[in-house]
Amino acid sequence: MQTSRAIKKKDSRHRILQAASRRLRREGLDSASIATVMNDAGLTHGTFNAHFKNKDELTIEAFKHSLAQSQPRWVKHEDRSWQQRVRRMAAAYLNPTHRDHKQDGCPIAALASEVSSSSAKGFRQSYSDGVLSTILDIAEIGDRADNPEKYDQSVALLALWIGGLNLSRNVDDNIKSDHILKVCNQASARLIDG
Amino acid sequence: MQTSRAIKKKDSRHRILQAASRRLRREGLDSASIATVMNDAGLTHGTFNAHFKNKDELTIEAFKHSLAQSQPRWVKHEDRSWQQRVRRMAAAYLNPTHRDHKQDGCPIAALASEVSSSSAKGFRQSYSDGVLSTILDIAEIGDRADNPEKYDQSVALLALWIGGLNLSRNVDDNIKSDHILKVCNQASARLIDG
DNA sequence: AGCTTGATATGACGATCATCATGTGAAATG
DNA sequence: CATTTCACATGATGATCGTCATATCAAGCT
Repeated sequence: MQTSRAIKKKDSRHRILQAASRRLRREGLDSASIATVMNDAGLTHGTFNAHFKNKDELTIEAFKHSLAQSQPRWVKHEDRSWQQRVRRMAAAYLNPTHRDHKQDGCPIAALASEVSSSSAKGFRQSYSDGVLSTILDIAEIGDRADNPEKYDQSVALLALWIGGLNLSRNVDDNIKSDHILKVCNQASARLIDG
Repeated sequence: MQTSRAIKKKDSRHRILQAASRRLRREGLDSASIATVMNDAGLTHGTFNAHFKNKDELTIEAFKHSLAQSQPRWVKHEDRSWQQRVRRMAAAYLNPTHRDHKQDGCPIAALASEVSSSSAKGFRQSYSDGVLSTILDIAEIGDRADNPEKYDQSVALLALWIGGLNLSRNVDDNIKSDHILKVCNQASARLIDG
């Protein structure tokens, strides 16, 4: 049975994960303090240990949470052809709205350059798993062997998208930043059509 | 005149910048402490303020230092054609050695996802300048107007390279990581040849 | 030689942070 | 209704860090 206490705790955990995953993407792997996250979740810092073993565990769980939450938004869709589907994904990914809302966007892009220096034990493994499963999701296959050509195309596309999105986020000129997104979209189309 | 004291100080500053730029790329924007950097440079932490106003200034100077140091290694070369030149650059960039030596490699890739959350005042501007000048260096032009097509190709290439390098750095499987580099190299060739 | 300058060292201060021990009040149990 | 349980709050502790005031000691100058 779910007692009202258990429900409350589950809800608190969910609010902590939600807050942490947004802080994680916006501020990076170590910047967000536990006190800040707990405050975002409407709790005090001391209760943290009742929900997570330590900060490393929270970081990993928050990453998985954000991946599960953001991926369906641009991966899962029905389209007439794979080419068409991937073209739509590129447009959704390389997009000013996505660029301007890092904290709600793709965590793979948001943490792309921080993973290798993460102090969180086990985080690299989770990120790696996320990358590989995202590639397969883009290709719409279960394993590279199912369609090596599509797999390879998906790898290049994900690389282009992550790089393009980050470049556009870090260029201090809106016109040039928009232009980067546009150009990477066109390059995506060229890679897709072969 | 350069007194021996002035020479000594300049040398110390250079050693601090060298140490800081490597720590910056390996550990990220805020992780490396001043004490650690000064220790790397063979000095004690208290002397830091004699060389730099504060940590933000060091971060910016270290970034510029690393950009000036790493860019020529893969940008400047004489080749028969632009296509050939860029293909060689891709091979040098999307490379296991570059992947495995983040602290000595391209700072644009090393910090790609951390810039937007940097607390260092002015850092974003320096990074943005670095990105735009790198694009022009790849295209071998002084301004986008000189050759818009080459400029746009260079944008897409840089995005692909940065994304591919970071993906390969964060995948926990050497074979798959090598494969990512190879695939992105091939995609570069496709983008170059049109 | 005596004095000044400046590069570096020592040590302290306040702030921030993760973690943990203990307290509290309300829900669950019988 | 009395007792137990548990989600959460309060507050302490120790570690780390940026910054800065002060000390040292050798190089340069008169």
